[in-house]
Amino acid sequence: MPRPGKNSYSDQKPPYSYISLTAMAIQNSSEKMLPLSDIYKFIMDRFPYYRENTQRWQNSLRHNLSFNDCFIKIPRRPDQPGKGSFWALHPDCGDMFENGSFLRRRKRFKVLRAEHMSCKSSPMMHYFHHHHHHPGSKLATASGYGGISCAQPGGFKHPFAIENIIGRDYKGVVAGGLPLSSVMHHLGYPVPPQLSSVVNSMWPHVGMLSESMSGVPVSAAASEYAPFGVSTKGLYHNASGQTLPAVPVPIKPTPSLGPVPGLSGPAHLCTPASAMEKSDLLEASQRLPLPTLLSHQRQNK
DNA sequence: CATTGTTTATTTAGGT
DNA sequence: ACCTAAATAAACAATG
Repeated sequence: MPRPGKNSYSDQKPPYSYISLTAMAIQNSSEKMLPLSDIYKFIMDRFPYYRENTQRWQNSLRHNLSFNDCFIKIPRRPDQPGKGSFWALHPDCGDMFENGSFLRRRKRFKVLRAEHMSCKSSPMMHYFHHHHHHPGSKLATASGYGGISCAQPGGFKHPFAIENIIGRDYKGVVAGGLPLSSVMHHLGYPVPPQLSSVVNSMWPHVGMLSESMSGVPVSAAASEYAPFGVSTKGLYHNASGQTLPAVPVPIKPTPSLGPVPGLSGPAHLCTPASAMEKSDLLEASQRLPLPTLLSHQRQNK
């Protein structure tokens, strides 16, 4: 082993995209949501690589948060001091690591604007409809990943839960040559022996856990979760007495047939998500597929 | 005023 | 090689 003195494996860029890292951070939190600063902290705490050039990667991270529909903003409760909102994972973002790569998803998660989508039985969907509808809010309506959208109550799974990551195709996990299990391990998740070995050898630093996470023990969070894993203790009331969500959706409704059906299948009806991402579609409903302004350059290298 | 969010534009790189 | 997701840069608006 190289002397972990300074430069060694520890400052190599982790094989995770900002999306992965952010999702990890969020998923790791007890409430399944975190303020920006805590996401930063999470990442910096376990990946030395990100203790430098903060200006640069944090900008990118921020960009990712607002650009990707898989992240949703949850307003801060009046009694919770601090700046921005909390960030959580969109309930329907599904298993974004589906292909086993944490560097690149096969398809971007986009919320589609369909005021009258057919699915509304989901507990959270119901909750969404009930409460805010802010145009601009990514979770205003239905959504889908890779073209699929609606899910039926029945099988729920954590988008970034270990089961979804280590629990299936072994190949996937190793795909990026990653330390995932290491991360998971230190996040308090069980790690299959097979994986832990791969990991320990190269990412020992992922070790220090919690304590940085505002002192909240990673474990004791499951207590007040309802049947489907939805936290019930997140609701609050605002000044007008209206109930507002303060809680993210830790779980993801999965079509009974398994995770994200059709994801690996043929083309879907979903528009090829060209360059447009965010959801402004909310206003102008779904009209023409906006002029795709893709780069024309094919630079050199 | 520094942090947090949004948005546009361009470049890089993953995966097939 | 191609397609497109992800990274990077940069210009602001909002907000405490």
